[in-house]
Amino acid sequence: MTQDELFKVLVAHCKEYGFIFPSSEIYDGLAAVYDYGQMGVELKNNIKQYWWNAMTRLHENVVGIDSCVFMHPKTWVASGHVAAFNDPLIDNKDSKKRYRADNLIEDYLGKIEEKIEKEVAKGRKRFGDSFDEAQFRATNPNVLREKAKYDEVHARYLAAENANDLKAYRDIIVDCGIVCPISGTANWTDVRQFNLMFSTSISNTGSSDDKIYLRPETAQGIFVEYLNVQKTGRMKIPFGIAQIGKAFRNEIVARQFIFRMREFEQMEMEFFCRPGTEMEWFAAWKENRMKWHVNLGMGAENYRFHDHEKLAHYANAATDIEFNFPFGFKELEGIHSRTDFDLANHQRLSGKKIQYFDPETNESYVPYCVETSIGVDRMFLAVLSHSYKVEQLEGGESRVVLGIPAPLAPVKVAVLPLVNKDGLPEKAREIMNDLKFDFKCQYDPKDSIGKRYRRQDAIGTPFCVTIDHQSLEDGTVTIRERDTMAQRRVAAAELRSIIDKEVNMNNLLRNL
RNA sequence: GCGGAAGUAGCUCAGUUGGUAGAGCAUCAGCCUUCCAAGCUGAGGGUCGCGAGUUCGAACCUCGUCUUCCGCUCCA
Repeated sequence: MTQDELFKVLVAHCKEYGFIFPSSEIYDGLAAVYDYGQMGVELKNNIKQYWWNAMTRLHENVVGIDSCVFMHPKTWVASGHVAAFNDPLIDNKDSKKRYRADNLIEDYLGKIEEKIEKEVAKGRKRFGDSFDEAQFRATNPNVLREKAKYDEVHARYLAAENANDLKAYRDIIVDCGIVCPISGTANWTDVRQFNLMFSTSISNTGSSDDKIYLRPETAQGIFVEYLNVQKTGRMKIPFGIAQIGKAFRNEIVARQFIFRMREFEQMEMEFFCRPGTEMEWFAAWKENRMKWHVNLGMGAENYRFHDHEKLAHYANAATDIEFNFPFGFKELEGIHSRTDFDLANHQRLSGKKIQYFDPETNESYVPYCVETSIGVDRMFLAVLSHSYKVEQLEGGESRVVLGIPAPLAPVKVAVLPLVNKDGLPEKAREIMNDLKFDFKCQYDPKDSIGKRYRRQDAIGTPFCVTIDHQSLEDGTVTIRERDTMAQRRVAAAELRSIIDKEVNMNNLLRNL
């Protein structure tokens, strides 16, 4: 099975077994919105629990909050989202390729700069040791011509950017004769803007004056609550604030199943530290987060760091943890050094002093911040796509099994009476009633035992407990293990400890 | 959003040059009782993505629309 086929089969499996459904399917669905089903929600909750406990229990100096989707509109001015999430886009009608208009202009400016440097290099070669670079730049006609062109375009570009003038962008592109790198033509559409933030109105009249955004990231909720948490929690720097919550982005193209959805869930942690120490913490959290991933046992070779060369407007260092998805290595988590960008901007726009008095240095400062940000849905997809296996068994048979790490599995144990009579169902119920307080259990009396095992394999249940006639006599049962299919006979009284050893999330956390 | 492909039962798919829908699996009820699925009997489930148009007649032809997949783009 190719990776592409695997992905299709996985999507079908998710629907068939109640992990993920397309949203509003009875109304033909809604693009890039998916619902979690009865199995999916269990797996998703377990993933969130693993992260939440790792963050807030294993780090005494990391506390959690739960802030709202709705935030004051100024939040998104301070964060830069109002400006940065309004990309001006332009299409080439011949190649059908879409570009960011500002990127096209920047590339063009870059080329002029290259030309100037080439001229300077020529001059250096010609004059040798007597070369006066400053003089050359100020007098060489070729350099001056290019410099004048650069300055003119650059000025127009800045003006367009500041005024957010879409037509001005297009005029620059047309006037400079910028062509599409693919088609080589200047057959451009108008520049259009796509706001990636969803908006709604908080008034009852729907007036656009009361427009507010649905948060495009959860991080800002942490930044605006920074002071409250720091003061009421008596937090000392360095410390972190963690949050799990929904975020919304109106992606131009949202695809690849739950990899890129319009409504998605983030697990973010903002770690506040003394300015100048952020690179140490950046490195520390890189290592810490990678350890969290690898600890799940899905293979260290399936993860890699991808350092950003081009940094976002708020960062001075950034890396991704990429996972080997069926469609290749893609970003699963981002780790960013956000400097004091966010807090400083909130301080500026709100007029509230957001500073920390550091008793060790006797200084007040706006803390620097290192962020870890992982998509819950992407994590879900990583776990599921790694877990899905079609195994060939002896006798030419095959089975579909989800080898989900046991602590994350939606159902931990299935309780199965071998036959649906002779008092076996009653005994099975008795055992299940004992286990259900500790583990998510499923009872299934229907169909042959082999068929029931396969059903549990398909949803990744680590253990099946089968009650037979001997169970009634001596209180022993058969416990069958998902990955090896091995069975052994144990006392029913031992079940709790046997199962707990494998599925208890604390055992996972202890290895961190 | 642009270009390409697709949409028939919960799933995987048939469906002839246009003549008003089928299979396997799954589900449910009953029988059987067997530690690695697909025994027996019966039942339920689809206005063929949706809406128009052409036609005596549309799952099939035309147009629109929604959704999905692949590329461009963006990112958690």
